[in-house]
Amino acid sequence: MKSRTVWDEESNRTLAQDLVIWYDEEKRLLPWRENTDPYRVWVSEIMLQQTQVVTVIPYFLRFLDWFPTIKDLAEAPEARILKAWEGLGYYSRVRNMQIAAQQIMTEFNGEMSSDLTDILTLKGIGPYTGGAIASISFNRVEPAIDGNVMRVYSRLYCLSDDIAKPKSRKVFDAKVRATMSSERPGDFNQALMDLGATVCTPKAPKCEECPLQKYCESYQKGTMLDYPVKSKKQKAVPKYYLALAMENKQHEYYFKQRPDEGLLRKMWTFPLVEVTKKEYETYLKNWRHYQEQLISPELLVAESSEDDLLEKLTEIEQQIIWQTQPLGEVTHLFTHLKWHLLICYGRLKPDFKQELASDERFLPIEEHQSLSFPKAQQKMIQIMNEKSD
DNA sequence: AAGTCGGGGGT
DNA sequence: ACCCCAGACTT
Repeated sequence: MKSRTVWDEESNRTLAQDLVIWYDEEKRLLPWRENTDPYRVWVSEIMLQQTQVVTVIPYFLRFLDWFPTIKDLAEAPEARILKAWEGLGYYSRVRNMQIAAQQIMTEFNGEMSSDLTDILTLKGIGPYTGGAIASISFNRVEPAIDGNVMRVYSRLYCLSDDIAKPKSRKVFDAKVRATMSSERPGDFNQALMDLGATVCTPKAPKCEECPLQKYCESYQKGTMLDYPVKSKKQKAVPKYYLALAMENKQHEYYFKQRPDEGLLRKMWTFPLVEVTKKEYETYLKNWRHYQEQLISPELLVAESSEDDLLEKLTEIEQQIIWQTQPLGEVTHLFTHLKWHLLICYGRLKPDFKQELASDERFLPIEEHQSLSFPKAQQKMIQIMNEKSD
């Protein structure tokens, strides 16, 4: 018995049949769809990687005009192929395509092989493009799975696999193989592309127009917008801190233990005062200015504090005579954070006395037996040691 | 598995 | 200022 999400009893049609029927009616008329010549399909699929259809059309026509055959492409001067790609971006695509064209000339007698295994040996042709060529040009029952198809299928079957993860690919591959047309695999794949581009769009899918509506599990639940699940490429968020290196009369530095929860819990660092990027850059700029003039840090111990800084400091930190310019800079990368640390040096007023809490210590800078310092703190200590050499 | 490679479009 | 891409290669 067939599943109702693959086969519709009422119309007695399969998902694939409904999709191809829709495609016959609604397919976009595009230059590379005039015929299924593998060279044309290849060129179009490479151009369409990470690039919109409207952008590709004029490039495609000119490319076929300049390089009508695989042989022409293989023999073209490099400057010419780069010119043909100018403005499209991802220029390794066209370099790889020429290498592949040369592969085809020497290894495949000048013709695109109809065997997917052969096709995948060509430079720049991966699973998606290989599947597209094999299905469209050679009628092979092979899926062509890109971000678009994964969006459609994640909604069809409520697949929560993270489409940003390479290993999710096999989940979608299995689903597409189980549902695709064996009669018209090329049209089926192109229909999925059109559906993803025009109906099953990321933000506002037009479900009322969708030929697969009755098969779509997320539509029936109203959860279309929950799919696809895609982890954000968590680029490290920049954070900016002033790291306060405070020295007392005994040449010890003030360290503070981080809280019992969160990042670097219970580790010891200089006090870190978070500032904006703009503030940070202002401090940094001033530091570089003085560094170029080779002014000794000793001469820079100022009588007064930085005005902006003062407001953010704790009681003890306000008892410091601050050097007006930072001592150095350290960056440290975490999985999700990028720390920018500006080392600000200051001396405790000689007459200052205060009880220290259990999470505060004064230690010689070279002392690192009794406390645990995170890497970022070690980097700061190293810089300070270099300065004092 | 993560980083790299351009650019244009939409919001 | 983000997010979305008709991906494949390198490390």
